[in-house]
Amino acid sequence: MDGDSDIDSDFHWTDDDENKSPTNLYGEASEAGPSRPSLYSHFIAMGFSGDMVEKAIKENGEGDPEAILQILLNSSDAGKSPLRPGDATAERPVADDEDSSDDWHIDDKEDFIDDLPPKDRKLLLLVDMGYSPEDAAAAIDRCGHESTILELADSIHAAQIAEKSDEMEHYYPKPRFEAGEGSSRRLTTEKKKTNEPKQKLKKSSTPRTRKDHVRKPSPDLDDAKIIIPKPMVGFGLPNQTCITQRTLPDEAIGPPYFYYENIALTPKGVWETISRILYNIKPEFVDSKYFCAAARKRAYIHNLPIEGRHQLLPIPPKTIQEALPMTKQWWPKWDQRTQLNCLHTSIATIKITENITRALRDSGENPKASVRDYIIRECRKWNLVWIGHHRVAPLEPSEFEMLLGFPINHTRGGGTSRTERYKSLGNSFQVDTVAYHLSVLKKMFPDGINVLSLFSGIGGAEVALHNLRIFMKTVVSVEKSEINRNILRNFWRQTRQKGNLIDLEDVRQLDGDMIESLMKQYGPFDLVIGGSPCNNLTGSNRYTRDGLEGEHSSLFYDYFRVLDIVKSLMAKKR
DNA sequence: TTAATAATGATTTAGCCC
DNA sequence: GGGCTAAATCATTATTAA
Repeated sequence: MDGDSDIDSDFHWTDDDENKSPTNLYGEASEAGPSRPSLYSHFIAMGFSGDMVEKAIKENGEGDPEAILQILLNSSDAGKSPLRPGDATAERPVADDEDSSDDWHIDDKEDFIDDLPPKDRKLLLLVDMGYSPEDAAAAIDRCGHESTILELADSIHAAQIAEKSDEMEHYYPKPRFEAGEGSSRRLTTEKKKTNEPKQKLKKSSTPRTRKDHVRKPSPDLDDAKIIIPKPMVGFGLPNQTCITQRTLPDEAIGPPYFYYENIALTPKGVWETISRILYNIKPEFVDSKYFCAAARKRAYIHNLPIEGRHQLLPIPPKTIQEALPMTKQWWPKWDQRTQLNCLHTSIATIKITENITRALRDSGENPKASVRDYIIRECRKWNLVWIGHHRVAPLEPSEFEMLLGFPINHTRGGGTSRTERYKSLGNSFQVDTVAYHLSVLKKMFPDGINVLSLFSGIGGAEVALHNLRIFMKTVVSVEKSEINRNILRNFWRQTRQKGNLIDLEDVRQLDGDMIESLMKQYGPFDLVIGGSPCNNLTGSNRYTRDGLEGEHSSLFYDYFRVLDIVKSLMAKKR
């Protein structure tokens, strides 16, 4: 579409995913950190030793995961390894402290991990990311306990590479996951993706339902459980601040400032893991219903100051009737909603709204309680609004834009379909909410900021900064969807931005060398901002709610990886 | 080929009663 | 604390229409 930018051409990456060669998997993308699920890390995550997995893959090739699993299970010491917390078959071992290779240990320590000295915490974090305790300890000894996680991980790689010249060793193990996130499911997913015919889900043989995998709550996690505050107002709302000061862990303090977002209502334990990895900062839980007329329950982990925040003007309406005044005349008294629920990526079908119209027509002017309950449930579920006599309808894309704080028609044009607009908008920030948090940057950076924007989507962060009148000197934006990249670039043009917009496609290609090169060219990053994919976390997902290790949501680890690289490079500069 | 449509539950928490 | 109900939830897939 645009193909206009000289800058872009310097950063053109080949796609994609499914057809990546082993060289790409284990070579290019490996140097700087976790890249993507591999067979190797998959079986490591299941608890098998690296040597066993390597041997099994060598024997069998990579084509048949099931055969590899069989070899692993049949091998002599298979019985003890693949037990992980949360596996349906796993029994919790009792007092088995001396077996340091056992996954249970991390969970045992979670309740006092905060109190550990940095060295021990780093050790645990590395083990939590999938490295063996021996490798992690050796790396800390080599590099010193002041080193960043990235440097330690690199050191482990170097040692591994030195030890074995095999290319397979160049991988960066996918981080391991917390209790309850069983790995047997991942095989099911992969198999479905690669081999299964499409109609598989319809068949009764192996339909993929949540019953395939039952999560077992971990008592250890409960100890360290993050409680979502009620009301969900974060550190405070405009004009009613609750907290103005907080103490951040030393290693969390910038530069750069960073801001990470994801849904608040995840499967159990997810925010505990995210928080632990993002330098033990406690999430700020905020429902955007306090900023606009639609709910949006999100958590934000950031190291920004929280004093002196201000909100964007004009202040958006907070009720449906104010935001969508045309609906008022049709709104029945018995529908007592004043705010909308969360805006999703898809909307109600015509059939749903027509069923409501029919039910109302059949029951006269005063529908009985059962009919009203049915209609209210559907309206809440699908965010329907009243657009006529006995008529409800889903919101229009432009109404999504308005409620989320974007300029009207932000996602319109450029060949973007209505369906795509809903998807992109449903996945986005609520601009006013994010802007409120970012507003503290305005006084700190009067000359503007350099932004590294990961998972940019339609540019919620950029719109927020623009509306705050914070000049964006350079934005390096990483976004997989071409549609979204075009939307952001159109915004950049429409608003006549003077700064540079560099858009990249794949966060996994953003390695240390590239980040260093970008920083050399444009200067250090002042803000690393992004919300990684939530689709494996959200309750709306009936098929692949796989948790933080899901195909898309595991990109959180790439957010951390990139952030840690930036932190490390900037620390060196100082 | 692309876009719109229809069909597809589980997880988690809160509140209530006992 | 256990059992029940209600409510909310940045989705995915197959099919059909354009």
